[in-house]
Amino acid sequence: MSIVHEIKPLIGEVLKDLYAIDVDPEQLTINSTKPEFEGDYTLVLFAFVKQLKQSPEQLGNSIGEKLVSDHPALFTKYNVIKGFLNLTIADDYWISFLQKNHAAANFGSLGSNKRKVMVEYASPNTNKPLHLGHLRNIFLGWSVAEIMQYSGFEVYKTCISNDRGIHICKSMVAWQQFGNGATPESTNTKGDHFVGDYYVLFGNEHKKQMAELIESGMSKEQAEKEAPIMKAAQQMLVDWEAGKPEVTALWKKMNSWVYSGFDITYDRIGVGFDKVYYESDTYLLGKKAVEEGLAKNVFTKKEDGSVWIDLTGDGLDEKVVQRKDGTAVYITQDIGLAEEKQKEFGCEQSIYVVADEQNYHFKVLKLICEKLGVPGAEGIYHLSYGMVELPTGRMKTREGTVVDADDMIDEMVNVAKAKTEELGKVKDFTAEELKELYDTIALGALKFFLLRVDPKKRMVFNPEESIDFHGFTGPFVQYTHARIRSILRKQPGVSSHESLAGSLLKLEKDLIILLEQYPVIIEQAVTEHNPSVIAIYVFNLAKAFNTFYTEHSVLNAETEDKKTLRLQLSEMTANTIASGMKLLGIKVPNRM
RNA sequence: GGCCCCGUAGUUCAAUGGAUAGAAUAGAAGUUUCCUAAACUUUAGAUACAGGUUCGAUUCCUGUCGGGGCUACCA
Repeated sequence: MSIVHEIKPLIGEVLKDLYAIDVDPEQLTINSTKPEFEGDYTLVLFAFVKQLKQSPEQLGNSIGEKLVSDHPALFTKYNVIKGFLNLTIADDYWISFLQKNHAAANFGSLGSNKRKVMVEYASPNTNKPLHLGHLRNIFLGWSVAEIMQYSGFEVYKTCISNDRGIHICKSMVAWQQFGNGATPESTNTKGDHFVGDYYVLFGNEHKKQMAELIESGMSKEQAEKEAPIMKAAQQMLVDWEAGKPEVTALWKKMNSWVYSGFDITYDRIGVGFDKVYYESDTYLLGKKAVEEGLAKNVFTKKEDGSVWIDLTGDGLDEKVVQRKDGTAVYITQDIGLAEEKQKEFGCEQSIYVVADEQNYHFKVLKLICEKLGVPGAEGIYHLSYGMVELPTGRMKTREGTVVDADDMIDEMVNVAKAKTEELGKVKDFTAEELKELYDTIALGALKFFLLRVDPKKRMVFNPEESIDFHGFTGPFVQYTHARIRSILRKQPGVSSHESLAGSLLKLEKDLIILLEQYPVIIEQAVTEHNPSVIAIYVFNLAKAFNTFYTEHSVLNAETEDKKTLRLQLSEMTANTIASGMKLLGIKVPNRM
């Protein structure tokens, strides 16, 4: 149990003994003591001042006094400044904490809680390669899944592949018309990029044809629809839905190219899924939901045959759930898929990692599922994240400002390579070891960069500045880890040591206090579905270690006891950094 | 038009209603006979604006200004 959780009930008891009031211990405010004051943790007293009609100073002194006398093994000192009671925790407490946990394999993890959750992320369209926005999505989804798993949840990672629809037909038509039978192999192009090129080609050709039609007097809206290449795409969609063999074959072929490309990228960034759903399999699932909804009078049918739900009573709009031609709209597919997932996995929570532009969509989806009585509807959770923008604004395919995922990774690897060679610290590495190291550093930088910001907030990606490996970055944390491992390699067998006593220096204690907070940080990350708190934490931990390391020698410590203590401190710091980084999906090297 | 989100150092990000608003980076000045200087130390620099609630507001409420998103029988 964390020290803060331990302290709270003790304060509750003291309040009861002294003032005969019952306070919910969880309502107490306990913060880390600011560095400029003496103490480790601080109780904020203002909350009781009014109720107890005492000055904060009186209150603080009475509570502090009693805490120290009742629990001398835990509290050694207190002081009261304004409305704050600063408590100093006994060094022995910290030392025994360190001894107990310095070599713990899974510090901060919890045993199974028998609760099942599903995390859906990535969910790309199969008509173009992945870009930076997908990376934020994927890293977030992966990390949230890892964090929940570490906290005892049974987690299923899923992905819905948006593999059908008009956008897919566009690249198919373009390939048919301009491809001349080219393949990824014949052009030596990664499959997803290959198909993406035809999607772009479609757009260019479409624009050209539109211009011609507008030239001949057609309105823009009409030209958009009437352009021959667009009509071809529409026709292809109809043919696809009718199951026309040559269209199906082309679709399968081009999608398989895309998947082989995606697989390379997924593999490279070290992610995967337990289950992939395909829209081509699920897009008809909504039909049943529509029938159900009509039967339950949740939906209503209009004269033209379209089906609607009226959400104005919930402050939202009227929404179409089925077109007049009987085809399902996007949201209806999602209802069907939600039912399908529930049937297959029965998770109590279903997390959708989807950008915040779909906030409204998910609000509606959840509401409709609840109204329909879809099992697990309450467990639908939209993990809404902000878009990644460039300094110039939003990334736009049309303007060619989209940052491609593969290019981005390549560039990071190049920087990692150049920097590593420049520093020349791993000259004895084999080519294979070097390659792995460059990937580890490059992906560490990229993942950390995208995960260190609160998911809810949109973030700006500056290509020049973001490649930095200094400061609040993945490589900084990785480097700290490598340095610690270097120390530990020189002094193996830290673990078995008799009990230590003595007092802690400030920088030693600062580190232990931080280490002790790791489980609380994970807990916060779980409840908030927010990996950034872990990124911030491991950064602070690494920084604290570097400060300590500069000031005090581990291997040449003043005494043997100090050496042991610092080795344990080093070991636990390295372990905790490695653990936290793993929860972010980031590897840490032993040397760099 | 309606609904939702966001305005914090030059820049990118922090801050369960709590102490003198923290980091990183860019700027200035330093640190290496000693465990990896991808490090460390010092320094300067910010809550868009105006009200309100509160013992206390970056945080909650109202308004103004600025930015973004949603509001399709698209996905």
